Amino acid sequence: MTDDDDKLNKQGQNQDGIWLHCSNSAVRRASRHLGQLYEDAMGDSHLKGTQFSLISQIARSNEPTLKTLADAVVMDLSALGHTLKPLIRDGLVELVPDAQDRRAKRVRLTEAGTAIQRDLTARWQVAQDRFDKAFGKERSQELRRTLAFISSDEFARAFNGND
Amino acid sequence: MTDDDDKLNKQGQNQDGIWLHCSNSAVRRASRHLGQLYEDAMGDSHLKGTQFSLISQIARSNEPTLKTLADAVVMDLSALGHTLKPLIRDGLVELVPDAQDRRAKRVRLTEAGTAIQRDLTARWQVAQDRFDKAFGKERSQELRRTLAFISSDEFARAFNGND
DNA sequence: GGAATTTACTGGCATATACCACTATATATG
DNA sequence: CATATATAGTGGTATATGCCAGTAAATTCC
Repeated sequence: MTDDDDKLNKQGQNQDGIWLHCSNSAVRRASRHLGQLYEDAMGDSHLKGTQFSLISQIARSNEPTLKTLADAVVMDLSALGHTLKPLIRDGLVELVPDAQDRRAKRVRLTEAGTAIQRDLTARWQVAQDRFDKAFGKERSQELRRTLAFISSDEFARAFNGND
Repeated sequence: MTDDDDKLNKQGQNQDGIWLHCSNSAVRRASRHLGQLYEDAMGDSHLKGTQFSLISQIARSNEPTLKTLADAVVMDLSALGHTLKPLIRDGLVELVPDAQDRRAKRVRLTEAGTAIQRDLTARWQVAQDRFDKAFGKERSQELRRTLAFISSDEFARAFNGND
């Protein structure tokens, strides 16, 4: 084993990389890894982790409009529209026009969507428990709070120097 | 302002959401936000943040094979191949067959790619400096280390209970 | 009240990213 | 050495996600 090899495993995964210098890369890289770990832990479920997250957020919300939901999950409005398409096609989600504002559409889970969300929640909890165990329960909650801060408008203002 | 409104801004962004309970959602949500903030901070550059990260990692590596690079950035091998296509098409990256292992291809920046990577680094540093300022320099480094841990094989083993 | 502006959503296009099946090559095994 | 197996990449398909241009409806401003 050479000196160089000291710093990396056979995949080079621990080598000094851009992710140790760029917070953006670091977060994306972690999201890829977590995506895989959660996906595997939840087992074959017909739904991707992202889709489960989305219907879970819809379930927690009070028939949000597309715009409100997009802001909540920090997603581009049109990206949200695209992402919802497979869920609508498969009958888990429906869009209903808002009674007051005819521009707006409200996002709602169908009965099937509600049922699937409920069923998958148990499997998601398994994955989340594994994360908490591996990372530490306290630390895990603290990390989520930190990430929520990074995802906030307040952070965007600080980042852009508009204090 | 009602009681309910206390917990959310007009976008509902601070409302209790799945991201406060699911580490996977939390990381993905943060990656979407940081993607936007870095992208904006770096200005119009013909390259996406992800593409800059990738060529920066290639620049840091010693002509890695696709597999080695995929492992380093924690990306599926085929996903990496797809992601590289626009960069190859635009002449920033080239794949050269490995001399020893005829299955393997090594990833290399072209002169144009090297030049662009160098030029964009200054703009990336602006974005990273803003992040460090808004988040705290020490805390920022600590976060990147934490995310690197979450992205590691060691964490995957702990997550999967294979200690 | 009507024009100008803002807001909500849609559709098209491009990149990001994963899984699967398939091919080619290398390595291990009897 | 011949075969079995493991490894590296490719191409197809599907979802994820963002930007831009366009439409429609609400709001603002004379």
